[in-house]
Amino acid sequence: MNNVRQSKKRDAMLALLRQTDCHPSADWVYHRIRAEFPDLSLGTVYRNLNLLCDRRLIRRVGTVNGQERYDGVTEPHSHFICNGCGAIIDLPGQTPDQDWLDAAGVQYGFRAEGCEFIVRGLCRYCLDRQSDAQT
Amino acid sequence: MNNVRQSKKRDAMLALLRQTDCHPSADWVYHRIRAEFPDLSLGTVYRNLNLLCDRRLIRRVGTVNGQERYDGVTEPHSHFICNGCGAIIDLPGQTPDQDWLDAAGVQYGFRAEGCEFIVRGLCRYCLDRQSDAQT
DNA sequence: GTTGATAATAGGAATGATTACTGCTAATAA
DNA sequence: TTATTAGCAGTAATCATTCCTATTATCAAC
Repeated sequence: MNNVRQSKKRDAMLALLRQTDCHPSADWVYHRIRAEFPDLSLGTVYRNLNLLCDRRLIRRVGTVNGQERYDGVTEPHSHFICNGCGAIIDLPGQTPDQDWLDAAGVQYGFRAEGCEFIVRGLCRYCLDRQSDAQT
Repeated sequence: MNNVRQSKKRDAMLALLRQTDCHPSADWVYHRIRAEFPDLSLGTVYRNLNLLCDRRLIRRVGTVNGQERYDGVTEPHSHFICNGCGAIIDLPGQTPDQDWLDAAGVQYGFRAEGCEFIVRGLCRYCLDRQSDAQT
């Protein structure tokens, strides 16, 4: 017996998050999945996003303009977040391994469960738009 | 002429953020400053926190339980965030320098304005509380 | 010191993302 | 098949944050 049942909507959400590389918000997922399941409820999206996070099948990336963003790629990597348009871009590697986390935990008295490295700035699109506006 | 005038409440907010090491939320700042200025408005706290962030006198640390947290220490350092109680602890060093950010920006087509490294897990207090509950 | 321009503010309304609740439906074990 | 209960839609509630307006405080110029 497993206390989580199969759910077509949840499966579709996980598949969507694994396909895309745009690190969506709950609302983005809601509109996309609703194209396939017109009776989808926003509450279902939030509940399943939280459930998938609990089961480590997706990750929270951080809040951008007040909205949490999610990532279907669970392999360790970092992110760039654009302060202009909110776009999130994957950056490979660069996160410390568990040994480093364990050592830091011993030193400072905590148990690390994970870490994230985030660069912020302006993406190429927003840089172009900025220089256009100045002319 | 400067388009920012002196404000006793804003000065008190900045002094408070520089004194404390607890990385407060807007609400925490509101209650603390209101002890000194009983007519303080929560909107004023939010406006001044945003203004101080714009002027790089304080930093946003990230959202914990839906609340943004702020840091009056602007020297580069990292943070540990407790998933149990929301406590934030400073970790020295460990952020890449501007050269690294510039190189990554050239490679991926963005202009980096800053970066942050965040470790998440359980702090010593929450670890103790957890083991107490199991006995 | 007075005055004029305008930044700063209080107080409260509005916004918007997220969560909680309720009755119903459907997946699954027995 | 049938009982159990996870999953769900729809909606109300929550709550951090922002917006709005009339008023007050700051400060440069006189």
